[in-house]
Amino acid sequence: MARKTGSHSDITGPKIRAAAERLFARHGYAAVSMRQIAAEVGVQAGALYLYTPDKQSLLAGLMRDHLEALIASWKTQTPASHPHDRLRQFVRFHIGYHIDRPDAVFIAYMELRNLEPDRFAEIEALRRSYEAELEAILRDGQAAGVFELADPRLASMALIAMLTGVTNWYREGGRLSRAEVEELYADMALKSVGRVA
Amino acid sequence: MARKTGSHSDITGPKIRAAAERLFARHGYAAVSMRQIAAEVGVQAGALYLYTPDKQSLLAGLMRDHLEALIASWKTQTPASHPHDRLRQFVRFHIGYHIDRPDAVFIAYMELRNLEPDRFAEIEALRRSYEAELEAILRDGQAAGVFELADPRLASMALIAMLTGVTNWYREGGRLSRAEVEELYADMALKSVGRVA
DNA sequence: GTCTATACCCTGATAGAC
DNA sequence: GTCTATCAGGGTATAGAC
Repeated sequence: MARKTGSHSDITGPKIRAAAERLFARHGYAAVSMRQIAAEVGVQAGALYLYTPDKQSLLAGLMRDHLEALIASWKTQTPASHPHDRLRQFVRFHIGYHIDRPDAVFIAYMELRNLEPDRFAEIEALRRSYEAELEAILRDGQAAGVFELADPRLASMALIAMLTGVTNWYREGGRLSRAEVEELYADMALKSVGRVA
Repeated sequence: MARKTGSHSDITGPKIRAAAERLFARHGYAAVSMRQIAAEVGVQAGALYLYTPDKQSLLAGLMRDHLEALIASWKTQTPASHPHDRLRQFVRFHIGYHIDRPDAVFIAYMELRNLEPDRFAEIEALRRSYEAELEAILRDGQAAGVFELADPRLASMALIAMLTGVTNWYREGGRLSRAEVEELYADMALKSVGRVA
């Protein structure tokens, strides 16, 4: 028989983060209580504080982990050489990665306002550094004369918003497959920064 | 001298909605207490219940008013006849309207999860009916052979997300003027649904 | 490592005086 | 129309037993 109490620090920690991620995404950080998270995990509320100093650190940890993994994952991609291909690669990557992690994405973008200034600045910096990757692609393409851009910074903000929006409506097993969605967004993105006909 | 207490129902109601809108947008619905709203308005918490039956109705009212005004305002526009111009008109309208009301926009998009099923369905229907306006423009343009669209529904979702994202970064008095932002987004939107060069 | 118990505060909402 | 006072419940976080 399994012991009722015992050492589970290696699995309880991840379970807490997983439960918090799901609940925060579903109901919002402020609307979720530590008691709810604990109930989801199957421990008492007090036990959570063995794994996080407080509720906000739990949130900030989720955001940081997500953004760091996102950036690290992007950096493992072998860069396509042509700006056109590079942008298509970014779109595919961004959509694919985000479609698989809708909860983490939602939290990282929407719960920033629940962070105190220091933590906010830290998370915001990570987000900016990811967005800078896209902006660099656009600037390179512009310098190479492949893209026609009045303002690369604005274009990168516009594209990021467009791409991330896919998590608002995409459902596994829906009308369009993942690959189809990736290609359609890539087509729109490429056209939006291309030369006028 | 002004009376300390008296009849103010004509101004207190709007003040409550304005305070709630600002606070909900800034901190999130769940994180804001009725006492905070009351303090902002300058009344006691109990007085709020003369104007709303409960906290959630206050939220739903803000969302409904915003979306109904948005749709009504769009319908006052004289439709441009050419799909090209019509899309540009929509982009200008959408960005202009949203830039002026960042709080209402944020709430209407982000606090849906705090609504109970009935209210959620009502608000969601309003949002869909607005999105359908864009989708209709895209379909018309596709039928006229002006736009090249693999999937009008996906394209409308992509464009709405792109356009609405402007509220995340635009600041009055920033590097780009309103008119510039509207034009740059319109250019990108038009190119994204245009024929390939 | 987890539990029970609890401190202390804030929540939404209501009742009744003025 | 607004106030004060209040209720019952739930919030985060901690203390100390096991």
